[in-house]
Amino acid sequence: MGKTKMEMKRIQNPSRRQVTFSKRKNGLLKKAFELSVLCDAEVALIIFSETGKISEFASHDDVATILEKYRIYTETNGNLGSTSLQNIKVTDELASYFLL
Amino acid sequence: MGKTKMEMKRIQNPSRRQVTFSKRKNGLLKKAFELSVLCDAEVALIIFSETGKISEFASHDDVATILEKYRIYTETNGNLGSTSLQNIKVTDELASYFLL
DNA sequence: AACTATTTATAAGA
DNA sequence: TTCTTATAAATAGTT
Repeated sequence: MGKTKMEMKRIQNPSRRQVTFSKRKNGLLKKAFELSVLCDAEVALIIFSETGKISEFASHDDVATILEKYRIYTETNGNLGSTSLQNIKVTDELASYFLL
Repeated sequence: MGKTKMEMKRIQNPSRRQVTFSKRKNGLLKKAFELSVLCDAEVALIIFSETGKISEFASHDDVATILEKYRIYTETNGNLGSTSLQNIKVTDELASYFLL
């Protein structure tokens, strides 16, 4: 979204990259919040900037609690009949899914 | 975004809620992916649906690795000079920030 | 699952 | 960096 369509690759110019990071980070946090409210979903989001700063969002509990829940779910993967894990892998697989 | 502006509260109709969840979950995952690519940021996103299904996204490593990194960062909060923690709390605080 | 009218996010630029 | 503007993208309601 913006005045031009951007290539989906690392922004080379550092100051442009920083500006985009700041804008999109806020947008992502906002959308995580909205999903949790509208759909009553539990969402945890952690973002590390290039400089090592962490931004986080957690819907219901705090991040640590959700992470613990995540750990339990994944450790018992397959053992809880009603629980399935939809694991979306990154890079190649996701890229081919999203970039078209 | 859509034909009408939606109230930012839980969608009451279950089938509408499910449809919105599916659409927005995909949108959120896509944006998490884009942020990680464009800005070279490390991102972890975990979404629990109402029915207990997990969707996850992790940019560089797998989710577990990022969560471990998160744990280390938070445990040493303040000890690493260059690292600061921007903790965005949920509900009231975040709502007042985002809803206007 | 597709369509499309609208809203929202955001890339550039000031 | 904050504000504005033009445009791309996401998505709510509909089919």
